[in-house]
Amino acid sequence: MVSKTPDHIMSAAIPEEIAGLRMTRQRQEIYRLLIEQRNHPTANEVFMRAKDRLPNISLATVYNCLEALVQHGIIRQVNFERESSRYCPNLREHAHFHDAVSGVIHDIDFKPGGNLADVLELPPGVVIEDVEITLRGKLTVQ
Amino acid sequence: MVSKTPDHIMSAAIPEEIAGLRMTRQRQEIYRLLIEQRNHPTANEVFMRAKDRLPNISLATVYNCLEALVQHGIIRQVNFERESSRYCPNLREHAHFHDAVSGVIHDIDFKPGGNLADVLELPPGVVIEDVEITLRGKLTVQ
DNA sequence: GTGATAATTAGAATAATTCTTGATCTTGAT
DNA sequence: ATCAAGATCAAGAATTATTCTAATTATCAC
Repeated sequence: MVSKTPDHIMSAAIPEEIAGLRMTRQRQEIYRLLIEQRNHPTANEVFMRAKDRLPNISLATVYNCLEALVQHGIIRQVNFERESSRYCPNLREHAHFHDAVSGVIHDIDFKPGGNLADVLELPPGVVIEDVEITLRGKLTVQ
Repeated sequence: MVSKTPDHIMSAAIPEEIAGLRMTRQRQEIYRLLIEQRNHPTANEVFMRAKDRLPNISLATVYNCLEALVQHGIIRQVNFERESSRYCPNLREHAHFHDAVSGVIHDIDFKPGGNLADVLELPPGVVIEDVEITLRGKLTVQ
């Protein structure tokens, strides 16, 4: 199997460009890290993990990279209350369930055919560009 | 009509205690101000308005009062992205629509009988304690 | 009124994020 | 390969919303 990935990068193949964004080493590592551990880390958590592979990376660069990835629609920025922003590579439209006990954040998909307009009294003329749904509660069973 | 409201307070009658919270002068003014102008102000906007009637009030007090009102379920704290928190006295369960053009935030009621579980793929065992829905978009007509 | 408790105030402290500036890396033309 | 232009990165300063601290003031129960 022939690959264009340079020898010194043995990670999962991340293309050199995504959605028009040049995937530099730093952006690649951050993106891969988000894909591998999908637990909605904060910028600082990303920073700490990224240092394993990029010891010289700075927090500013992590913020820069995350913002570039968000701006190009490659990952999503997720905010709960006024806590630190978290980042997630799940691009499907989805909600978030925040388990108050464990602190874990779960992605919740929409039901096929599910439509918010069935649930909300939307005034006429609104064109919705973005939806953000956050549920907070407990996971009783399991 | 007999009222227990002291003479020096000619504002709309706000009781001296709500939900177990002693309604001090500052808390009263802040609560009344939120009810009168329901445009989801930030703490700083509340601060500026409050100074009309309470020239010596401090921003710290505004934060203290808002938190006390929120803690006692008298008002709600609303967060959009990582912007400053906003405050709203609407206690009905509702969503928010943020008009990207005007910047105005509209309250959106749930349809009677509307249930989020009809729209979301909720895993079994989740007990939802709080829901936060934010829509962003444009108001075309009207 | 007196003492205990709670609320208010002003300013300092905190924390997440953004900004600034200079260094470094890429890319494309030569 | 070399150079210039532009993009990206890094380090630390700056910003901003919010919280904390300590001192003062108001309120409540007696």
